Amino acid sequence: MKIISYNVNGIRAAERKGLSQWLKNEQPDIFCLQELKANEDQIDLSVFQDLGYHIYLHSAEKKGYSGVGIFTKLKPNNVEIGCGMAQYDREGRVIRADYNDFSVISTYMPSGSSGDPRQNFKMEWLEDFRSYVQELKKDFPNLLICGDYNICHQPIDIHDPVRNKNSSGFLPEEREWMTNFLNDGFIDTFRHLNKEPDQYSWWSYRSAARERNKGWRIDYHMVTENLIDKLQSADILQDVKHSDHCPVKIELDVT
DNA sequence: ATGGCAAGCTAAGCTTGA
Repeated sequence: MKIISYNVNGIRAAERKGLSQWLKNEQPDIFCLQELKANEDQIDLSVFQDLGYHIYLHSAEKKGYSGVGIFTKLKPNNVEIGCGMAQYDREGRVIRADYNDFSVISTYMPSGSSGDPRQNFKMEWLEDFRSYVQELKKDFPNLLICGDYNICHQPIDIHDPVRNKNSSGFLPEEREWMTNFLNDGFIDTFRHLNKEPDQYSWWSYRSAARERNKGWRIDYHMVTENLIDKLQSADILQDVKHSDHCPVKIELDVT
């Protein structure tokens, strides 16, 4: 099963740059999206349905903001919209699809870059999300949680760890959260298979950052430890450019 | 320490993003 996660930074803008044409060539079984920046009625879903996908979305209340989705060729046994916590669900940040062998969550974790209120919100989210996942694991022990975590875990995951030591996304408390999250029983699939530096999934639009590969690795496929034997590959598709992020892909031997 | 670029709202400038 080929699974791709992609923060598209506005699905309509991404489509203007050829998103569905790329998807047609790439043919993932499951396509997890973040930052749709659109309600369902603003998106031309037919171009994706014509590629054979069942489409499930969780949009934010605020127009043009946030929103996540799962496009899936195999119809899930069940789909859960949101995480059941209203302060997060009104921002459209979590959607889950359950299959026979496993479940997939597409998530867009909050940014803290706009200042203290949102950084505090992000830290509350992180703790609440971790508790939520620990409970969820009791009923759904085989989990893939993919998406935009808005955190670089280690110095190898960011082009300038010294200059960014006080930047939201690379704060010590955020990095520690991710260590704790992994210690709860998850594996960072890309880093598990690839120890190379300079492997990023997001670049600023400013200062030609992408051309110079001055990026951050903030998009992840995290799987529960019991799925690691099923992991066949994990890749960052750095040449795909419909967004300031690029897609991240894994292959899992599950159904 | 600051600014730089883009998407989308809404109708010229604002908010958010990391």
